[in-house]
Amino acid sequence: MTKVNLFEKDLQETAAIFKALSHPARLAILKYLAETKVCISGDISDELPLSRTTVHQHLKELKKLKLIQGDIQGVKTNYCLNADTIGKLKESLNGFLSEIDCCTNSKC
Amino acid sequence: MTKVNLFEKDLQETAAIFKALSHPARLAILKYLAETKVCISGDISDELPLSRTTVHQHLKELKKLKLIQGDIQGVKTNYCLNADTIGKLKESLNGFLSEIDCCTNSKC
DNA sequence: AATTTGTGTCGTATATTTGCGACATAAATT
DNA sequence: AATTTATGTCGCAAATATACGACACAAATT
Repeated sequence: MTKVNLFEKDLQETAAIFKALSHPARLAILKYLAETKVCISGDISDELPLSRTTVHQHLKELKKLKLIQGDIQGVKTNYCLNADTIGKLKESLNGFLSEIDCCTNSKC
Repeated sequence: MTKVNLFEKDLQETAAIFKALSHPARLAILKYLAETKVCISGDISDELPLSRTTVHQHLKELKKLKLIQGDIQGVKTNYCLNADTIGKLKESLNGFLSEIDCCTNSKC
């Protein structure tokens, strides 16, 4: 049913990045990880007003896009940002944003 | 059911912007409008692999966030980017992106 | 060896998004 | 005046996203 795949690959990828960032919980996770550098899964769900299960789901989505990565250490799992992907993300977004640079004012 | 409102206003707003940009159709619309400066509604749906109704819905969503604006001209409606809002959007996004600037490499 | 701790997985409920056809309507054209 | 054009609105179906409790399980602790 979804017709997302009928659009240019370029746009699909950019949209997918935007989508990953379209929920405040996921933004909060990224921000928190940027601060703490590394932390275990439980610390994140303590930080957010959501159940552990829901936070886990959001983590999974961020991991799917490789924006973060998890390192299983015994019973705990350390999460951290993936600097590489975050870098690429910024490039993509800046690329798109410059494409819609409406240098002039509104025309209608 | 949604718990979006339990997060900082700041994050909510940024997430809302990302959400508006999370579908390739909406990105395509913005890109197209950036090129043509102004065009009528029908031109946009001709351009996209979606029905007129669906395109109209996406236009409505972009209009809700004031990223675009429509000017009814008789039987036609001219759409164009809202330079003001697009400018603010870039500020917000760059603001957030700088917050997750992981200067160093992955830590786990 | 039994219990606790920290995560992960599954199933489920509800809400939202995506997509469309059918209909409505007002302006332009014939 | 009748028809065509361009857009908007409504209601519906299917897919996805959001949120959680219950359960599973391995490692650490007691």
